[in-house]
Amino acid sequence: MSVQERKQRERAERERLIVATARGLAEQQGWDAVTTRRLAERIEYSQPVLYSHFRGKREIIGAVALDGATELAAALRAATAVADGPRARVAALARAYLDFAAANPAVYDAMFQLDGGLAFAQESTPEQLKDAFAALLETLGEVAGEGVHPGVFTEVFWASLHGQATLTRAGRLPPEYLDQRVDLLVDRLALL
Amino acid sequence: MSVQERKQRERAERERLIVATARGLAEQQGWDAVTTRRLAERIEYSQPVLYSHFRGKREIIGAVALDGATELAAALRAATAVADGPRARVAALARAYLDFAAANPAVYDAMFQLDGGLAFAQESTPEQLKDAFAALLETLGEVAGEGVHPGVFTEVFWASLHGQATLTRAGRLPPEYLDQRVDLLVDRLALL
DNA sequence: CTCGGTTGTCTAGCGGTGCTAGCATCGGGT
DNA sequence: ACCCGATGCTAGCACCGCTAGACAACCGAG
Repeated sequence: MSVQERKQRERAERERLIVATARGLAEQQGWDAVTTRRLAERIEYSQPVLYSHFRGKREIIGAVALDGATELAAALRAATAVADGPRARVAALARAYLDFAAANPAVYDAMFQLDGGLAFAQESTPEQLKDAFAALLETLGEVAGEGVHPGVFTEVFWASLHGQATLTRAGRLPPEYLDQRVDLLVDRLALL
Repeated sequence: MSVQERKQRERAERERLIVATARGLAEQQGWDAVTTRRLAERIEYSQPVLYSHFRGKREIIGAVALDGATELAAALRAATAVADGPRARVAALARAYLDFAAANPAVYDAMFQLDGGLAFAQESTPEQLKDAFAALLETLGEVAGEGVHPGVFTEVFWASLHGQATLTRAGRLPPEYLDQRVDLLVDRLALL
């Protein structure tokens, strides 16, 4: 049995290597540069090896996205944990979200911009994505206000953050008023 | 001179044909299906003809995006013109924006999701894009509230709409609570 | 220790992509 | 009527995602 276990371990190791390499390459040179050939060369295996781990490129993107979701959830919880009061928590959440998107553009793209073949808001939605949404809900649910469904409120707030994240990074929003934009969002949308 | 004028006219006509064909193909089968070969076949010319009009595929996407910006601006102005009072105008604007994104997904992608090689929020920003933003500003500027820069407020509201548009269409937001989400955005963000 | 079979990896190649060099042909100006 | 430049074509480049089939390496049985 031990032999099989070792092989399985090595295989899992290599799978992590593939995902990490894809992520690094995307972060360095953009997702366009992440081709199966380049990726194979970086991990020092031939192309078909990739297809013994993933169905195709989209599934590799999906794996990066799931990693990102885990990290995003952790970043949001870490930021809100050290903030006192609802106002500070929501502000810290918004900050952490936008910071994450700015610091990990390729991962953020994998999660929300590219097609990673992931299902959202469904039964089959992967646990990592549900948990990231849960992290938002924990803080935002308590400032939704009377008669407003916490889930719907969280979706609206999230969409607003997502819009700012994507438009900022795509050069559609000038970065200098970022603070004002976040304050506006927090002060107006959240009922404190 | 008349000969040259005729040729110039025919050339402009063909350029419109290229853009319209690209847009139609993208709307029917998605941007992935818009390849230079297929596009050339549809307009009944060979591939290199495309490159005598545009530098490459990205510039074709950009041309579709500019068309879209013009239409979006018109749709927004048409919607707000028939609404009475600030509240109704903002609500109509939000509705029109999300409706446009839902009705023209490929065009919306060309404008904000894909790389059309367009500059935003700069000197060199094409007139159509500036005007679309201006259409937003006309309605949103008057509900920004005291001490809030109208431009910054418009950016925030726009980003929120953009977030909802993209997340909804990508299946990240369930469509059933769309009305509630729009109401939330209008009632809270705008100071009426 | 040897052998058979499974498991794993690689080489090579398919059909597609965006884009371009170079030739042919067509038509306007003299 | 002829020349010549503009214009559109054929053919091909390098690259893409993905896969079939050959080959090697290794494990377990005798």
